[in-house]
Amino acid sequence: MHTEEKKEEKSLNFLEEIIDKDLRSGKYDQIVTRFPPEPNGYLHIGHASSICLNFGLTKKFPGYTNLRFDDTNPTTEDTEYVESIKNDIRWLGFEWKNELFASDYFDTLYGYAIQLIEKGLAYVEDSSSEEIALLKGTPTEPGKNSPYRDRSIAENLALFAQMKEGVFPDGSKTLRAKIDMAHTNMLMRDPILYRVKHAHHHRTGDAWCIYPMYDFAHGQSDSLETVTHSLCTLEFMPHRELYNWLIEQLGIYPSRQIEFARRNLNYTVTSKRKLLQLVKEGHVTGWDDPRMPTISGLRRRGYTPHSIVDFCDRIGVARRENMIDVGLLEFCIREDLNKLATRRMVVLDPLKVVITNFPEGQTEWLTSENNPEMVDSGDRLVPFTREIFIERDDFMEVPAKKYFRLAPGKMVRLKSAYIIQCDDFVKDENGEVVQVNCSLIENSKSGSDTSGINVKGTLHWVSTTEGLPMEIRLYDRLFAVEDAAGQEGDFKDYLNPHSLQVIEAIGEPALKDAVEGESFQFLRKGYFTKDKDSSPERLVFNRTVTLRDNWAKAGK
RNA sequence: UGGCCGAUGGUGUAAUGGUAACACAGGACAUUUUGGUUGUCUCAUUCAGGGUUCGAGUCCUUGUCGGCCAACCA
Repeated sequence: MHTEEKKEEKSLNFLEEIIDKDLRSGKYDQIVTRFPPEPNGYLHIGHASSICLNFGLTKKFPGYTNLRFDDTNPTTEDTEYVESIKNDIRWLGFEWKNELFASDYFDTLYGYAIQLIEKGLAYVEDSSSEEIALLKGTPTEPGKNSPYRDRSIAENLALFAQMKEGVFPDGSKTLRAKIDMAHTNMLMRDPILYRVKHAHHHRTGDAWCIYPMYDFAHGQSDSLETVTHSLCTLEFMPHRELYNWLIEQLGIYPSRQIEFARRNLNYTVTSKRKLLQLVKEGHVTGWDDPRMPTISGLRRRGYTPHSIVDFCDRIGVARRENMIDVGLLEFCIREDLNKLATRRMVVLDPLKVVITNFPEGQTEWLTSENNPEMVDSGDRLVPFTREIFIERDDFMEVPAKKYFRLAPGKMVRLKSAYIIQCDDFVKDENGEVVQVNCSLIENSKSGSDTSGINVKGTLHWVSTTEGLPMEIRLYDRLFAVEDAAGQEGDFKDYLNPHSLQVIEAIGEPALKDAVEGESFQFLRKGYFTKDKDSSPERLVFNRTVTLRDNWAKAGK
């Protein structure tokens, strides 16, 4: 109750305001929205935002949301995509009321077309697409009427029936609405309603050889489903006039189209065409490559549904062009995983440390908490031995100012273990440090420290003998520039060549029980999730995101 | 040269004619057995001109800048 009151206080976005007004005025008792993907690709973060909008609205207001596949172009669509889309929506945590397909309405749509012909509002066009384009004019010049525009109703009816029967080859005829070739809105210049396409459809098979265009399917489907508020992106704005015209001429349920600005994320692309290209040309390993902004890619990268929904919530919705900083997405996943992720120690770039006063061949099992943010998460045991690995950059021969890690003569705490002091180190012939010799401080064991020594730095570490080798995939942004799609030339020229770095690391043994998709915080390093490429013999982890790192930032 | 839409800190989003705010990012300090987390503080905003009004980010107008529109794609 209290939280509801609070929610009401939060200001409504422009869509919620429209709906709120429609509900208050009594125009509707409940609202109906729909999420209308075309099954020709995988869903990406932009779709997630649309999903959150459509489903979120009917969570907030009375009503429901349908899932409708806009499958009017059989040559690009496939059931593979239908399944992935449904899977992704469910994974995000949403459930649709009805599962529908524009192809369910092909018969009805055909009937609507005949109605239009009978009212003298549609005609069969014989011109080629080039000829049609030529007569269409330009945004600044009016078009000219087609020579076929004034065919009789009877002739149009007969021709359209023949189109359906398969008499004509692809591209030879179309059905066009008869509106106004001089209209300032190009879409009103006798738009094409139906085209001939002898193609196999993923659901209707070979039943049809004519297929409706978007403009003659989308709005009609909305109407048939009594969608009250049909949300779409800004580029469909010019379509609204046609959307409304068709509803009026057909005398069908008046759904209302409302446009919002699509959300753009920097350092990536969110265009199905471009994403498909990256997949097909092998720039990534697939639609679910963890560098992809697809839902499946984000999932494999280790993003949680909650973090994505939270992100969509935070970015809001408006009608202006935008470029959202991927840093916000990263904030959302860090915030979520900080509370949830089990802590483990993994050394990514190992440097050997010998604890000279710890007996050889001995293993001491130390207790370490699984998650300090979660009281009930318990502990696990971590093996401590004479030889351990620490991160190479946790040791400096000549320490920088304000560096409080290991350096000659300096002391640090080994997480959940002892305080050690660096006595000396060994270099190889190239002058590279290959071993650090330390001694542990008596009575400094974690949890029972009576040494009285206070150290500034705490390092993560892994036993050289008990540690688990593993593959780690470090991901970085897919593109080197914020807006690859907006650059000169091919967007692929701006791919970040360092978007994936595969390394060999060593982690604590408790990690062998990790489950696919389980998220961990590797102490001081970031959040990681076990990849599906793992096998019983070989662990593979994906880095979801690094931890915030003020030290690294200060170094810049 | 046409039509439609938009413009608020670095980014995103509020303020519904009445004190320009929230989050992220940035900076500082404190806490911390993760240089994480957490807490406190801080920097920074109405595209420009004109008009209406007691009062304009908001309404009107002109301009500037940006986006979209000439696929048998959606």
